[in-house]
Amino acid sequence: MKPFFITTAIDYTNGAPHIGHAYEKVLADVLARYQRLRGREVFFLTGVDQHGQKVQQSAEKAGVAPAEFVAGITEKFRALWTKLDISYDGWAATTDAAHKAAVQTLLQRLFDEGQLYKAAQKGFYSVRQEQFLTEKERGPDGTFGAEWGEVVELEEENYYFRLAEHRDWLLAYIDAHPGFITPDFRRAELRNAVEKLSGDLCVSRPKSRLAWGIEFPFDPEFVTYVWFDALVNYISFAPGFDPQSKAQNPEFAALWPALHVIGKDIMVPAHGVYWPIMLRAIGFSDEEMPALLVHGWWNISGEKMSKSVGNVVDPAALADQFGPAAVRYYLVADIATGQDADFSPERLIQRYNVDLANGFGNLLNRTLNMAQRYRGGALAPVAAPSEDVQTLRAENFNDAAVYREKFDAFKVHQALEAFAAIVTRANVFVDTSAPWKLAKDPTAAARLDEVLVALVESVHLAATLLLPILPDKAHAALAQLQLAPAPLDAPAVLTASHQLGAPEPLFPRLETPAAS
RNA sequence: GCCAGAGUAGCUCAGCGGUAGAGCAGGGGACUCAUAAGCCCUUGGUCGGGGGUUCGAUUCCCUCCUCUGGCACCA
Repeated sequence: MKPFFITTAIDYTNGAPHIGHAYEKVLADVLARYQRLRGREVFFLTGVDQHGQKVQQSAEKAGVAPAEFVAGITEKFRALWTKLDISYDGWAATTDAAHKAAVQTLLQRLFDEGQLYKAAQKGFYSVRQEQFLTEKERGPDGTFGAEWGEVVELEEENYYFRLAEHRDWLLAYIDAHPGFITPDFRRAELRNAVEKLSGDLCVSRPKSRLAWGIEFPFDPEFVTYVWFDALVNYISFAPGFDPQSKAQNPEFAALWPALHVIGKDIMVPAHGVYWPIMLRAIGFSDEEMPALLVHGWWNISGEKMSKSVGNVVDPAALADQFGPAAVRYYLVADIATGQDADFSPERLIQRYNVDLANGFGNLLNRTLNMAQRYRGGALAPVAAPSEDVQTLRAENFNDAAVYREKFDAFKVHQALEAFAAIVTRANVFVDTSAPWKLAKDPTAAARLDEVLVALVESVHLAATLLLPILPDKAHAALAQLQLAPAPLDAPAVLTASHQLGAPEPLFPRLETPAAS
């Protein structure tokens, strides 16, 4: 099977990570781990976008060199991904020498092939804000507001990428490839944007204005525009990528194309317009276009999260307070992939307590405890199980199928519903079969055996399904069971005599802040 | 302004042509293996407003309102 190549957006190293950054990485990590669980080879790429004007400015303000400034923020991101157990295989930092070389090689090639051209732009330029102003910025009286400071009219040369000539191709591509974007309601939004596409893309910035970037190989007076730098990370950090030639070497060809996990804010125009057109210009065919998985945002009490509102949630503090497992679980369980959701610590605690502590964790604990108490933890395969045990197995297996189907469609929250269904079914089975009664009845020994086996099989499957979401906790559960992960495409049936481990609470309940 | 998403029980959401569902929260009960967890029963809704199509609409169509996002515009 082709390896699974998944990427996230690379985060801008201008400020500390927030809950939105964490969500995207956890989502991608969960998808990556699911593919690994299914036996597929995975390459998971994430990283940081370190160039640009804002970084340059923040560094100046902090009184340090951009490289030093960026290193500090980068470390915060890496520490967070370690804390949240993000299993990335590749780290894309755009100041990396290999990346810079790849960007430069691609620019040179596109220039040589006539995809880049130099042209003059004339317009109004704000010295203070260091940017060209458009009619948008002009006030009702025709002048530019005081916030722009001194505004001068100037003419500037820059390099442009021939974007517009690929417009019709992109429209046709979008129409012919519904899998390009998930969820599919985003397709209309993208199509709308592409139809309005006019003009080429300015891909250079004069060094006099911006020094912190990748220098143009054929013109050292310019550095590279952010997206022509950042987007390239998806290929420049992919093993085996060769920027020199259109014909890619086998290592890269085996891996590509990628699934790009991105937020809705950067779909248009960067990932939905610039990126496919850049790839096409570089020489990628229609069959080599990546797919986009566009996720929504976490709002805070119905409001957009923003620094100015002061409602930014720090994921590192959250993980310290509630544990990484609670954070990971909440971030994928309480949002429908593609939609927005409302963040609340109360819900985080609730989902953890209900699903993990009271649900799965307690089921694991009571199952092991009964097995140890009644049978010393030793179980034997059941030759001819009763009807209710057979039904339990069949329904569990059916839930495993639902889980796979939902995961394959990136609907992690619904896959988790299948997990929860298995847990609930087993908890109900404990009550209907009442092992504590069977244990007091010597004639019910065989029944007690099959009940305990059925429960262990259920917990075994549930623990396996939890592996992509909470790898640590799921492995700990499997360790208590003394079992390797269960197969997902066959019923989880105990086939040999087995000795279980000792029960130990895996998910201690989180205390709800007491109402005063 | 254009395009899209959302508006369903207190909360988070599912359903999308046959006169409303889940989880959580709330109420009651029986049990005891377990992290006072689990199990059973149960109270909650004129499905944003108004029209229309249909034997019948939460579900299809039109329109309006509110929220969200993108794009455009800003006289």
